[in-house]
Amino acid sequence: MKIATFNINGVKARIGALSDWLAASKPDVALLQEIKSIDENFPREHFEDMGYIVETHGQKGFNGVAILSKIPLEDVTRGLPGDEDDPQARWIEATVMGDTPVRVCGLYLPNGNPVTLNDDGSPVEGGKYAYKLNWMERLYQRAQHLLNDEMPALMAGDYNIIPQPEDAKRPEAWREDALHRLPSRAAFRRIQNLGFTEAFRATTLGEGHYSFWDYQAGAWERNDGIRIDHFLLTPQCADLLSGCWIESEVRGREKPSDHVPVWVDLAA
DNA sequence: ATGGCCGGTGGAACCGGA
Repeated sequence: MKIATFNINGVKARIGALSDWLAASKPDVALLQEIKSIDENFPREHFEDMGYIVETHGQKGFNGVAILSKIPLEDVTRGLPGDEDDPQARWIEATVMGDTPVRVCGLYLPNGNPVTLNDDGSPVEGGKYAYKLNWMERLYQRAQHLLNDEMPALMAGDYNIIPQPEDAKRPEAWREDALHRLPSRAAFRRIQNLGFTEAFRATTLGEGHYSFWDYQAGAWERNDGIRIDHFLLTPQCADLLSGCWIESEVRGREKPSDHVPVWVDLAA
């Protein structure tokens, strides 16, 4: 079973490129972020006509996540638990009913910039960086529950986290950015340390592997990228892992997103 | 972070993104 995560940066703007990618690369399951659409405006029938089941969790203007699946889904839930008042659509999960059922969670983790800090270095309450860290604490809680369920499960999407300096072409430029500063990476590592496998680094070492290139300043042409789209697998899911790769060539196509798809292949 | 961006909103600039 091949599962891809892809921050599409707007379903309306990406309908052509996204459809071409689906038809050519044929994911069994696609976890989409930044659909930037309310559920009613998502082109559901278009993707159903391509053979996909469509589940969305959108909002007006920004954010929004979706699951496209050729395999039946069960128990779809929307929204990351832990804050009933959070209006931002950044989380959707479902069980993919293949030979081995797998719980898949699609996420769009907050960017967190600008970083605003109090004199003691703590994040300013109500600021974007505090929201990011609070969201990651909720993610930690959800991750613990997924582990306790002891079924194959994964959390995949745009984490807006550069896990290590080698995951950026110019790490010095990102050193104190919300995507890379130590508290951000520590929060990501804390979740991993519960027992999750970061699929890409389980299969590929070294520099030069990125999943995002800015639209500005010729970033793609200079391979000036960062790796911020990730798969975290529970132990039961990691046992099924047979491959993980980044489909970077998608970034060079017509009207691309600024992110590219990241894939896992599971023996499920 | 930057070389000169992109998408959405609403109907012009502005916000958000990374």
